[in-house]
Amino acid sequence: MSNIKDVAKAAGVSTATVSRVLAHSAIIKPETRERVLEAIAQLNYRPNLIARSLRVQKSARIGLVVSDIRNPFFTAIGRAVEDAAYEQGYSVLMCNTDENPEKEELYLNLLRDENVAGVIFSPTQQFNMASHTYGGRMPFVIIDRSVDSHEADMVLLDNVSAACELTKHLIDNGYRKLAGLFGDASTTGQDRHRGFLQALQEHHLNPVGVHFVSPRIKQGYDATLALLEQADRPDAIFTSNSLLTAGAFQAMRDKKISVPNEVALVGFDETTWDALVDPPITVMAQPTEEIGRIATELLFRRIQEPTRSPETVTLKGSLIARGSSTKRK
Amino acid sequence: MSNIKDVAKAAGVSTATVSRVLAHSAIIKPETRERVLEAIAQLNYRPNLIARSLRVQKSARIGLVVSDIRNPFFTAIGRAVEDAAYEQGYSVLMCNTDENPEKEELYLNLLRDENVAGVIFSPTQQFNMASHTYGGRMPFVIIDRSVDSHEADMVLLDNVSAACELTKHLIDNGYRKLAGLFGDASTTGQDRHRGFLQALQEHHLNPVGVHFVSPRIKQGYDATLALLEQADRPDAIFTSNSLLTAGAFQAMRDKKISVPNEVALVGFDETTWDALVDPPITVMAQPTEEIGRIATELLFRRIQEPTRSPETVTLKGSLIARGSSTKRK
DNA sequence: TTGTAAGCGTTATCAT
DNA sequence: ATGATAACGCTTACAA
Repeated sequence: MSNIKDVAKAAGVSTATVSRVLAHSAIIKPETRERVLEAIAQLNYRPNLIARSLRVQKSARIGLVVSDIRNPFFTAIGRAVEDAAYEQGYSVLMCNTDENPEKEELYLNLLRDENVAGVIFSPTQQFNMASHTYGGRMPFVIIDRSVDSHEADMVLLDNVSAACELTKHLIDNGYRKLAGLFGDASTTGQDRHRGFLQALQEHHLNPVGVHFVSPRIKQGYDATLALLEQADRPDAIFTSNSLLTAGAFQAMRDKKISVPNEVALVGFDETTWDALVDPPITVMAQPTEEIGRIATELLFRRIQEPTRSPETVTLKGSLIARGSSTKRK
Repeated sequence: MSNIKDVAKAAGVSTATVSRVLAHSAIIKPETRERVLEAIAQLNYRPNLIARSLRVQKSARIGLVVSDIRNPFFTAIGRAVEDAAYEQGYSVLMCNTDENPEKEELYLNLLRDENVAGVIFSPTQQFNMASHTYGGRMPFVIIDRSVDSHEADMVLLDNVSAACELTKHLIDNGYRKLAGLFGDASTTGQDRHRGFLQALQEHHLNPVGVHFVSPRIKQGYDATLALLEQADRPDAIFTSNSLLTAGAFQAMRDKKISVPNEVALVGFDETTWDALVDPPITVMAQPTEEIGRIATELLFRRIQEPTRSPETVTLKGSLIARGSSTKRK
């Protein structure tokens, strides 16, 4: 690989001039520029981004830190982030924390050490913004889960309202004995739990079962089995993310529970499968593309203007009512 | 942020000594090491990886280049790659090409400019290894799609056999009028088409319909609609990836076709939804975790030993027979 | 308009 | 066992 010196030599100019041609940073005599461009083409020269990063003390990389990219919600966001980053010439480092604070810490450190320009970050529950030094060094945009700090931009769903609306949808459809499955790994599960309770209270109802579990299919399955076997069996199950929904659906199918006649089911996040199963599942869809895009834009804005006061964008979910929550006549 | 000079000063040693302590590269007097370690802790020093990269001319980053991380197959592989990379202290740059050769080229260039240690890569059909200069500069491991070159390690599925086996499964279950939907964006679709035809030939059958389409749900849906409307309607549909399967399934449901009694359906790749729908879908599962892990290991091996002769690992799929391909009595 | 040279934060060579 | 220093490839004052 040729470097800037080779180009300079070939074009009979200094490296500074080559750099200027590349950066369009100064006025260059057209014929000089021509010679440089030729040399670049000749040598198939490409600037070394690492060297540039070191020199200018910043990079065109951002980090994406989520619990697990396999969660369809994060998959969609990841893709949206990558698209938005690509448009600005940035690349994306993918980091999965598995809700493990140590892994999270390790990655955050790594990203800092890699001099990333910023991070889009869905923190574990244990994460405490204040106790970390990253803030000063790396711009952050928090997604999906709120943190108590006002030091970072955030892009969130209005989880309480969304859960409340989804719960009311069940109540409006005649269900009264509601149970809920919530992820125990994030503030999101808690917020949705709050919305769930709020809707019940407004109708003077009590939940017949609430489980906080690890947000995985297996746990959704097991918790649902437990709900189905309890004395006061629910007539509707609320799940706070798509993995729990899948587990719950599977459990009902295995137990030959008729959905929605015996037990209704609703969940969060749109996925490939929720409209394909029978009955199709009622979900509170999150605008994942928008979340990813806005988060990335916010990050770029902060990178350019590090001192602007942090902003929280709260988005609304949209209820997609389908067969799993409407009693068949 | 403090740098190595600060540490050196604080510990009363030279930067060289600090570097040595960090690298365990030489014997250091225990008390000196102690002082250095203390200074490091005191100043919360972390080595700048960009500077290190520049100096040693390599990095602990690898690129992952796929068409779309939202394809569950690539999602799973991405996660496996990230895990394997993490274990070795490497980070992963995620790149989506959308089957677009220009985007692919741009990313490959970017990765090279970023001095990545290597790339795990699912190439577009247009990609030509020979015409690229990356080979010399960046170790490659090709996944999912074969290229004609013997210059790179590859991790592939035995697509022809897998497709053949899946097709035979249909034939064994009494289906005779088979149609196939294949992705037009990769060699994989072609290979699976070959396997499909091979199985048919062995039973002296002809396909009643073959479509090469863009590997997306919508295209699977539309192509299936076309198949269902044609004069000689198939009694079984073979799909070459999970997005096409989803589209086909949806089309049959919308057209109220009874699966598998009227038309059977089989596909590739395990997903969350294929076992949840009714009937559950028979699929040829790919060992995605293994593919990702092996690809990453192969890449590390090549990074360490760039001259070893390239290796192709061919894995077998596993047939998961379910209701969508077994006529109900 | 262009060149010279310092410096980004490391590591590695060569001394001592 | 440790220190001085050049070098990695680039950008950017400052000079010319």
